[in-house]
Formats: sequence, structure tokens, C-alpha cells
Amino acid sequence: MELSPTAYVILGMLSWSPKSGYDIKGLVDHTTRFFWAASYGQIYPELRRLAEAGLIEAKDTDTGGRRRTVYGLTPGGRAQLREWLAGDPEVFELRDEGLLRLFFAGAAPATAPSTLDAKRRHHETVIAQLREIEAAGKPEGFAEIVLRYGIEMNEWAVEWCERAGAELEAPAKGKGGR
Amino acid sequence: MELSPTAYVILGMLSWSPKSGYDIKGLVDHTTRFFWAASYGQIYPELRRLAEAGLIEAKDTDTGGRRRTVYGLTPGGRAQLREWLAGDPEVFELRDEGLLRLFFAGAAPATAPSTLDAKRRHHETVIAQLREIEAAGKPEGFAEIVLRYGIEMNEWAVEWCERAGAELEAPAKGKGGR
DNA sequence: ATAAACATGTAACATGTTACATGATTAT
DNA sequence: ATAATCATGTAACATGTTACATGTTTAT
Repeated sequence: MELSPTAYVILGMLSWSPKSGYDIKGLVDHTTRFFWAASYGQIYPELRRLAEAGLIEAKDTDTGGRRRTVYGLTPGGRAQLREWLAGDPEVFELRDEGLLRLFFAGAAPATAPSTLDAKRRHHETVIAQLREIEAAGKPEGFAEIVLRYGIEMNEWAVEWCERAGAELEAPAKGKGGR
Repeated sequence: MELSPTAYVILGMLSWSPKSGYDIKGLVDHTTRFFWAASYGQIYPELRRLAEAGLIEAKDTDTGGRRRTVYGLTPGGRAQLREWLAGDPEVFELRDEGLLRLFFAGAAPATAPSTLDAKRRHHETVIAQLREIEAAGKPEGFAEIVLRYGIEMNEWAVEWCERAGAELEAPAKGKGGR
């Protein structure tokens, strides 16, 4: 069976412990969002599909009035997750509008420093968010490794923006930039 | 007027010189693809929209039998591009299936080293492609800066994969004990 | 009371990929 | 002749976001 990577986000989350769609969305927003986001519009329909495929199972635990459907992995779902983990990753996509603007900055060179600045600020914001997650959740094992990746990659990007910004200022060939 | 970033890819390409849809696709594949991809299915309809909006202009140059529509920026299109360049970048998205697999590797820990290895190989492949572009096109100015970003970022990622791989192999000390 | 958080879901929209259809020109 | 490249375009499909609709429970 061919599943989307987003389906594996769900399977992976449920491999830790049973969860509701709401739980999954909350976890995604605090963990994988930086390298794999997912919205309710994806999660709820996907939960239904996975349940129909027998990879997850609903344990309708409505605690009184508030309806809440908690799903758990079936043995088949766990096998599917492990099979996916054993394969090679295929998707790697980056969409960086800052880089795009910088690339075309020749049409308005004066805008380059502020583009670089905005990009740097973006990465700094992400670092702050990741550090918060780090402090709050004290992740361990693979989650911690991946979180460190996020922090270090964004730190690298901040440094690059600073270096590139300095380079832009350096060749001041009497053009009267600024 | 609200344009998609992909529309600005076209406007940016045309700001250098007039081009056909085919030209644009070829250039995208050799330049922006690493941080902003575009397919024919996006480019041709977008060219039509931009022409209808008066931001670009077709100069129907059919060289004999082979039909070829070359577009150039109008003054309005150039203004639109410059306006966009002056704003702050908004989109930054990463989709890294390798990181996702690593994140969930707890369900099959033995798969982690090969995931890391595949991710490293991916980044090495990209570096090789970017170096080829660098050697072939001798980019200058902002294009060169952005190309260097691509190479350096992927080098950083390769190093990270090596470091993380070494950590995985190292006996689990430092945690708990100590 | 009322705001925030919990909880599920759908519909409309936007974006993007792939395969297909068509045909001309150039290099081998 | 035939493969590669040039060249344009569409249709079907896949993916993903946003806004909306609905209602409960908990904290202030």
C-alpha cells in the first residue's frame, strides 16, 4: 500500500501512544512542523483512511459529553511504519522566498540588505521557538537529535545571513550604495 | 495585485532578458529549483495570466515553422517586481522526509543509520549538481551569492549527518550515567 | 459570563506534479 | 531514419491551506 509521508506522520505519532486527531495536530505543531507540517484538513481525512485500511483502530472514548476519538496503531500499522522506516527518504523540498528575492535582487539592489535581514530574523524566530520546545519537552533520543538539527541548521542560516550582509557592504566601489 | 511567488520567478527571469516558457523552465531547473521549483503546468498558465494583467508582453517571434512565444517585462511588470523585492519574504518551507524518518526511528532503531546515510548522499548529490552549475555558468552577483548558499547549506547538512551518524555509533554514555 | 482550550469535521480554494498530446528542428 | 532537443499546452490527479460550522469543558 502506498501511503503519503503525511500518513506516516500519523502512524509515527501513534507508535508512541494512542492519540486523537487533535492531539496529533498539537504534537505536529510542536515537533515535526519545522520539517513536515500538517493541517486538520489533512489529519482528519487521513485518520479515516488509515482506519479503513486497518492500519489504525479507533477506540471511541467519549468522556461524557465531549466526543473524542482516540486511535491506536494496529499490528499491521506498526509493520507498515517499520517498512517505511527501512526505505530510503525521497522527498526533500525547500521553498525559501528570501533566497528567491535575493536571487532577483539585481532589479532593485538596494532591497538586498533588508531581504537578508528579514531572512535572518526569520531563522532567529525559529531558533527561539525550537529552544522553547527543547526547554518545555526535554525530548530524548531521535526526537532530540532532530530538534538539534533544527536549531543548528537555523543557527547556520543566521550566520550565513550575517556573512552575506557583510559581503554586500564590503565592495563599496564608490557607487554610493545604501 | 496579489501574485504568487512563482509569478515572481517568471517576472524575475524576464527582468534579465526576454524569454519563452521553455527558456524559463530550463533556467529554473538550473538555478532556482533548489529553493523554488516550477513545472510547465505552472509556467504556461502563469505566463498567460501575467500577459493578461499587462505585466509581461508577448513578442510572437515564430522563427519559421517552429512556434515560439518570447515574453518581455512591461514597465508595469518591472515596477511590480521591484515592489515585491522591497517587501519582506513570507514563505519558508522545508519538507525533509529523512528528518521525518529519523524522528520516528524509535519504532525501528536499526534503520536510523541508513536513513542518515541516505540523507547525506542526497545532500552530496545536490552539492555536485550545484558545483556543475557553478562551473558551467560562472554566475555573478546575487545569483552567485545564492548559489554559494546552496552549496554551503548542503555541505553543512553533510557534516551534520556525519556527526549524527558518529553519535549513533558511539556507546550510549553521557545519558543517565555520568 | 466569557474566554480559552478541547474536539471533530467539511468545503472551497490554491498550488503543484505528471502524463499526455502535438509538432518542428537539429544532430548522429 | 531516428533520437534528442526545442516548443507549447492541457487534463487528471495529488496535496495542502483556510475558513467555516458545530459543540463541550475548564479556567478566570
